[in-house]
Amino acid sequence: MDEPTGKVTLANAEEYCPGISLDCVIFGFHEGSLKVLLNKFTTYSKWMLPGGFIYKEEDVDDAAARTLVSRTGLANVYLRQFYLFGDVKRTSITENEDLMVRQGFGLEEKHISEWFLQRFFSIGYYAFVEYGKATLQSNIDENVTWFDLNDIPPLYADHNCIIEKAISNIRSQLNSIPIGYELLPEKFTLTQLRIIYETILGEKLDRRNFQRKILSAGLVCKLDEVYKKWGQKSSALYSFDKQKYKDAIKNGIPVF
Amino acid sequence: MDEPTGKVTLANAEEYCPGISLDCVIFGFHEGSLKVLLNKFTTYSKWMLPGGFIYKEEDVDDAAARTLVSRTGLANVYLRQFYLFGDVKRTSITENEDLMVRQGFGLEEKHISEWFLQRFFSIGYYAFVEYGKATLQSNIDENVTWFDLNDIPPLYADHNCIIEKAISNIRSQLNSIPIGYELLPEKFTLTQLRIIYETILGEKLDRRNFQRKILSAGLVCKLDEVYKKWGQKSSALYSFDKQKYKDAIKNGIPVF
DNA sequence: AACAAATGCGTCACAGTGACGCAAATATAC
DNA sequence: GTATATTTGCGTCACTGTGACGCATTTGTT
Repeated sequence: MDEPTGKVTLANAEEYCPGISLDCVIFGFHEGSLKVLLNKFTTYSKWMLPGGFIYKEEDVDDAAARTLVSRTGLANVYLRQFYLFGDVKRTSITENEDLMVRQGFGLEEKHISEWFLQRFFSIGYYAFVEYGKATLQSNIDENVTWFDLNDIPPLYADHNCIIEKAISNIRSQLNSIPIGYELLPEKFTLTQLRIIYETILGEKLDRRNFQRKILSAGLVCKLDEVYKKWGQKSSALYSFDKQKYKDAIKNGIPVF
Repeated sequence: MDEPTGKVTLANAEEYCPGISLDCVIFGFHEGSLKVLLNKFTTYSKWMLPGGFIYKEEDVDDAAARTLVSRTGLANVYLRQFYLFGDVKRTSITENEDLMVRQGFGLEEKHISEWFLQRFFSIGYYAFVEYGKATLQSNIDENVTWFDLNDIPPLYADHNCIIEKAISNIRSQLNSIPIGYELLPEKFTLTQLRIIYETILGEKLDRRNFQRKILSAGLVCKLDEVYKKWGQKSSALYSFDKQKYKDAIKNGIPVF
C-alpha cells in the first residue's frame, strides 16, 4: 500500500478500491535547488511519498488531486500520471506488517490485514507546485516536509525508484513540459530557471546559450525590475507570458 | 474488464487481481499500412483490444507478455506500458452485463458478477511485432484479426480511446522509439520505413529529406539487393545494423 | 509513343546550436 | 583602498541539421 492519511484510512479500507494506490512525486523549487515533498507517520520510521487510495466511485486523476490538496492545500496544480508500478515484489509484507502494527492495528484483524497486506499496485503521479504557495498539512499523525532532491533518505517500499522514474520521465519530455512556469513564482531570474533544467538533466548548461534559447521561445518577457541581494551583480527579473504560454500548450509547441 | 481468453477466465476469477486488467495495442505493418490486432468473442458483437488479467503473484509486465504470446505466439517482443486508464465511466455496467450473459453466465452468479461488473482499471501497453512472424491464435471462442489503423470499428468500452492514446504517446517519443526496427522484416525499403513514420505522425514527409535523415543516423545500411515488383522503379533494400542499434538504445541516442 | 509514378542523387538558404570572448557590476579578502 | 573572484549582459563564429525543391532515370500503364 502507499500512504493512508492517518489511522482512519486503514479502518475504512472497504471504501477504497482494493490492491491499488497512488503516489505523488511533488516537486518544488527553493533556494536554488529542487525539492520533493515527503511525509512520515509519527509512529513509523521511514519517509514516504504522499499517496492515497482511490474511492470506489472516483476517477484516478481526482484521487491524485485530492491527495495533493490534503498535503499542500493546493488545487489546480500541474499533475500528471506517469507510470503504474506493478511488480509483485515492489512492497514487502514484513515492511507492511511493521507499518500496520505501528499504526495500532493487530495482525489478527483480518478485514484490515487481508486488505492491507496483499500485493499492491501503485499509480505514479508527478506534480509541480510553487514552493511558496504550498501550506504543508502536518498533523499529530503525520509529518509533511520538503526534502532536497539530492538528499532523499531511503524510503518506504520502492518509493526511491518511483522518484527516479518520475525524473527520467520528465527529462525525456522536458521540451514539452512547462516545468519552469509551474515551479517558479511570478517573477524569477533566468538563472533560477536554468538551475531547474540543469537539475533535471543532471548536467551544466551554458548560461549564455540557455538564455538565448529561452528568450527565442518567446514565452518569457523581461521586467523592468531587477533581483538584488543574492550574489554579485543584480540580475533582471522575468515573467511568463500567460497568454503565449496557453497557446504553446494548446498548439503543442515546445515550451523549451 | 478487458478481455479474458475464453470462458475459463471468468470462471477462474479468484485467481486474478480484482478490478484491474491490461490491454495491448499491438501494431504490425503490412502492404503499406499500419495494422492493429483486435479480437472478438464469437458470442459477442464488439471487437476488443487483446487484453488479460493479472495473476495474484505475477508482475504486470509478465502478464502483458503472456497476453501477447497468447494472441500472436510471439515472445520477446517490444512491449511498453504507456498509461493506466482509471476513469469510473470507462466501462459500462450494461455493456459488461451483456458480455457476461453472452459468455454463458447468469447475472445471478454472484461470485462472477461481483467480480466482473465492478469498476475496472486497465493498464495500457503497446507492442510492435513483425507482421509476418505473428501467428494469430484464433479458436472457437475467439477471433483474432489485423485491422487497418484507418479502419478501426467502434470497439468495446474505451478501447478506441486507448488506441488513440497509444498513438499520441508513440508520436511524442518517436525520436527514441525503434519503431521501424521492430515492425519491419529484416530487409526493407526506405519507403516502407517512411510510411510508418508518416502514419504515426499523421503527415507526409519529404522523401528525400527523410532518406538523408535516416541514413545520417547510421542505424541502417544499404544492401546489394533491390526490391522489385511493386511499383515502378526498383528500389534499394536496407537492413538495420543490430550492433549499432543496441548501442543506440543503450546510450539513449535518438533512433531517428 | 506519351504519360504517370516512384527512385536516386543533389543544391541552396536559413535557423539553431555549441563553444567561447569580453566588459561591467558586485561582494569578499588582504 | 585595491586586488580578486563571481556573476551578469551582450555578442561572435563556425558548424550542422533541416525544409524546400530540381532533375534525370527507371518502370508500368494507357
